[in-house]
Amino acid sequence: MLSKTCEYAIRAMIFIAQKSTDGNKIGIKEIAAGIDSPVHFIAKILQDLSKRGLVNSLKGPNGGFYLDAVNLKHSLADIVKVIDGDKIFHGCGLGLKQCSETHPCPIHTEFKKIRNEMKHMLENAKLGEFTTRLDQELTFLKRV
Amino acid sequence: MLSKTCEYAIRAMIFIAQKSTDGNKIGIKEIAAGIDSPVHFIAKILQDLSKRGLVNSLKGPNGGFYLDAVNLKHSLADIVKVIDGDKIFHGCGLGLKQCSETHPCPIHTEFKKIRNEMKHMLENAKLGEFTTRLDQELTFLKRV
DNA sequence: TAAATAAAAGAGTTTTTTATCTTCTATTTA
DNA sequence: TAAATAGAAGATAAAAAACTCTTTTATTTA
Repeated sequence: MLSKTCEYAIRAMIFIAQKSTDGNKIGIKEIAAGIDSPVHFIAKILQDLSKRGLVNSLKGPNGGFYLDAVNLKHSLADIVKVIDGDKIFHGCGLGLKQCSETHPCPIHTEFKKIRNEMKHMLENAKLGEFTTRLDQELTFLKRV
Repeated sequence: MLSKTCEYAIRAMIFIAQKSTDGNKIGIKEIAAGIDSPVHFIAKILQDLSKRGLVNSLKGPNGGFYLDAVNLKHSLADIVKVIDGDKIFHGCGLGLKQCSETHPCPIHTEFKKIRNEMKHMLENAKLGEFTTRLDQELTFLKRV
């Protein structure tokens, strides 16, 4: 569905959203521990997201990653687009390069419906929205 | 979403369903050409499906692959399960190994809904159903 | 301003997926 | 029954994805 890279990315971003309230920054090691991911790998991923401006960071002592007001409003779809591209939103369910209303694969219509629901779900899920339920431990970003 | 292997598998099986009417068998080369896939790769895939009994085959001159009445009633979900396993039907959207009602990831409920629709869609799509529309060239299994 | 801290960058490795090639075995039909 | 046909099997290779390691650069604070 989503690549593993993208799963890590979303979990990391939600984690940063949760932990970087009121000016706090969060280090890469804490992020890796908090979402159960390889340190160096999630570092790479956040570098990409940082280059694209989706996450803020500051070097030096007490530095780390955080999300400003603008970035807190970004959706999960924004992250998916940066990491996995938009194949999941527009690609054919049977992998045809050419698949459209006028040249549809056998499951075009049914698949499109599901793809669109996925799209809307991810577009409506904003990073800032998950914090409360995580704090209450009603939802989780890793095993234990 | 689905692996490339699985996309090829589904396209091949629908193609075989279409071409193997009234006792006809269809050779591996024709299948590869008909769905635009690497010959040796689709051969491998069909061998797997054949071992699992999802597709019938006959060696020798005029041999090839075909689907008997039972196999024509199989769903796309049956193929997906054999090739990709059931991760797409039950896996967590954010890749958590442990994700359930009692220990949900932040998008558990929303994702589950979409996953289930996908499941039902694939379960309800039977191989025998696609033939007519393909014959009429209302749907396609490859580019041109 | 030097030392410490933390991210950025880039090269390299491993694993998985996708694809290819060659040989073998079964079946049919002339 | 020999030749032709066609799938089965297994080894190999290429490409992509996932993951690791090392060095560099920026920033802070004591």
